[in-house]
Amino acid sequence: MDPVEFYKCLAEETRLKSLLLITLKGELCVCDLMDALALSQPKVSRHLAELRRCGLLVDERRGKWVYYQLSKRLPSWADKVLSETAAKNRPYLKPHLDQLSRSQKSRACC
Amino acid sequence: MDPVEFYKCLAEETRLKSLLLITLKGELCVCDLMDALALSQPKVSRHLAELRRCGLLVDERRGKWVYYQLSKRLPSWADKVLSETAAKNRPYLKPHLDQLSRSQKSRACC
DNA sequence: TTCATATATATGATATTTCGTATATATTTA
DNA sequence: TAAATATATACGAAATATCATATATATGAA
Repeated sequence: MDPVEFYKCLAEETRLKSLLLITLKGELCVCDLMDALALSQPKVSRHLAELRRCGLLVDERRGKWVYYQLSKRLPSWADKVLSETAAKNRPYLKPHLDQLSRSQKSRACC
Repeated sequence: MDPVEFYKCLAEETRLKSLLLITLKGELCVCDLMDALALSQPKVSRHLAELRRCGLLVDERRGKWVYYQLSKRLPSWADKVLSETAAKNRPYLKPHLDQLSRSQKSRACC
């Protein structure tokens, strides 16, 4: 994993927040992230696709939904960067985690 | 320190390598980085100025030279990200560290 | 099948970043 | 003070990233 390529992936709000929420939650589907971040479907999908292409995320279709997780092949330093950033920036993520809980609860699916 | 702004600073090769070399060495002047990275003076200077504006680096003039260090006001998570990345990517930095030693030795100044 | 839902991608417009070059500023030395 | 060295900045051009919108694909249900 080239360090510059890795950090380019984190250098955009939608991608960074998606990565951090997935780091904390283990896995999330596209609609989870649309709700949590209040963004359009193509926007979320486009950025997740880029993270997949770069090798940070892997996707897995289950029924109609596609779930994203951190790739198991991430180097340990990259993993640490993500966990440390997520752990130490809770206020930055809190509104999205709150919204995520709300919308996961009120949805039948996912 | 906004996480996205922080990662934008790391998302470019000149800036990332400069930050990592400074993390390992404590401080470096502009001409150190020009030599270590084999880049033009305005290019190095421009990127260092951006890192200063964003609060990642502080500068200190000593005679004709300007030395850059990591800011003491960096949040601890950001510090950890830089040290972990520098420590675990030695092959990425090695040619530049080698060149740095060579040019620091052969230079009278700095 | 046909419809509805979830997700992915293509496209062109816009915004942002990066760069080389020229030039300005600051410091030391002669 | 003038010249030399180290660094900073201004500026327009070129490259890159991001976006909204439209459309395509995949799945399950009716």
